[in-house]
Amino acid sequence: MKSDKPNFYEIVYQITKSIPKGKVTSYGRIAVLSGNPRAARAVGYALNALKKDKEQEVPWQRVINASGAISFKSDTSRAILQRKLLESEGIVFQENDRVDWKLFEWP
DNA sequence: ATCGTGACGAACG
DNA sequence: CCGTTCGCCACGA
Repeated sequence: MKSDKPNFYEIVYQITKSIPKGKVTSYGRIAVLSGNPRAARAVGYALNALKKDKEQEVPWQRVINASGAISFKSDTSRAILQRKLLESEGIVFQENDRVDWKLFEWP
């Protein structure tokens, strides 16, 4: 019998779901919590793999990069949506379009 | 097993 | 501050 060891993706989703409303975290942060401190890129890869039906249960918008900014290089519409969702949750973006970690960082 | 890819991150200039 | 470069990791072909 094989142990049901959860995939990296699943772990990432689980952690993302545990982010409380009104808070945000970074890819690197999730990487650390998942047990792979250097797998920040893989975290982004995992969230990108979210299907439309899945993104309703996983608050992907609460994950931003270490600079406190929305990371999308392309797919601008997605970035705008993310910012809108976060602002509706109470997250405040500063003049430089970044979030103040001291106020909203999780954990 | 090897290669290419990507919603990252830290270091440089 | 900004853009570039390099290193890391997981996944699919």
